[in-house]
Amino acid sequence: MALAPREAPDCAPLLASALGADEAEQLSVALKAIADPARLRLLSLIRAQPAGEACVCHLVEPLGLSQPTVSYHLKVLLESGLVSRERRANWAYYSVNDETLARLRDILA
Amino acid sequence: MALAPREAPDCAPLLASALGADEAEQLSVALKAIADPARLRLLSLIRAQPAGEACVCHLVEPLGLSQPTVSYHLKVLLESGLVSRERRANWAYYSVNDETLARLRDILA
DNA sequence: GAGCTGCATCGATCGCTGTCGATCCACCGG
DNA sequence: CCGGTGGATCGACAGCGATCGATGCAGCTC
Repeated sequence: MALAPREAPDCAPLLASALGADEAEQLSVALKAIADPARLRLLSLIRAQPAGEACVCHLVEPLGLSQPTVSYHLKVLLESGLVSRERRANWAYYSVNDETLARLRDILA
Repeated sequence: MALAPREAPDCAPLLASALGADEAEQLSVALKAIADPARLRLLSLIRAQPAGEACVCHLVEPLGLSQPTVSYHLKVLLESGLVSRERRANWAYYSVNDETLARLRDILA
């Protein structure tokens, strides 16, 4: 679901060699996760918080989307490893996973 | 389209540096162009050619898709600036635009 | 010109995705 | 317990996007 756990990971860019159908499929899953305006704004909003984290109630209004829709997008980001969730009391705090974001960026090199 | 001077929301002044809606929209358009397995493989195939370019007839069979579908994906890549097209005789030669790819990568930083 | 070839476009279909209201669940404070 | 709140899930719906066969179109070859 997340990025391909390729063993023997070389620093050579993937696009330099011929891409297999299954590899391209996995790559596209990760890229589709951020290729959405709502999710891009979510990542930006969460990272703009002073503590680097935000609960859903802080994200609904700035995005201008309903709470179920925001939860849906956060679920997509969570399953692709782009954010992490930590439950505290009644709230769910989301934070950006910079490591996954960096891996996505390196793939395009 | 680099930094958006977004007016501060009334509810949460902490999100002043967040991504604007229109800005996120433009970003997602570029990202959606590569967030597709067929187009990722197209970029990989074209760049794997010794001359760095390929005509459509060389791409249809390796991709396993119909010729109209390949033309459709090439059009998407062309309109997003990821590839360039050069017509020679009966053929259309496509080459990868590395500049655009690098810009996309930098955006994720 | 006639015919062929490579590529783009058209029209239609079909599955996926984003969105919402309604609902459900977990937890907390009285 | 009991009502309230934050958040996830469900069911439904609209719109888009990928795909194909058929067709159109330009340019080459004879």
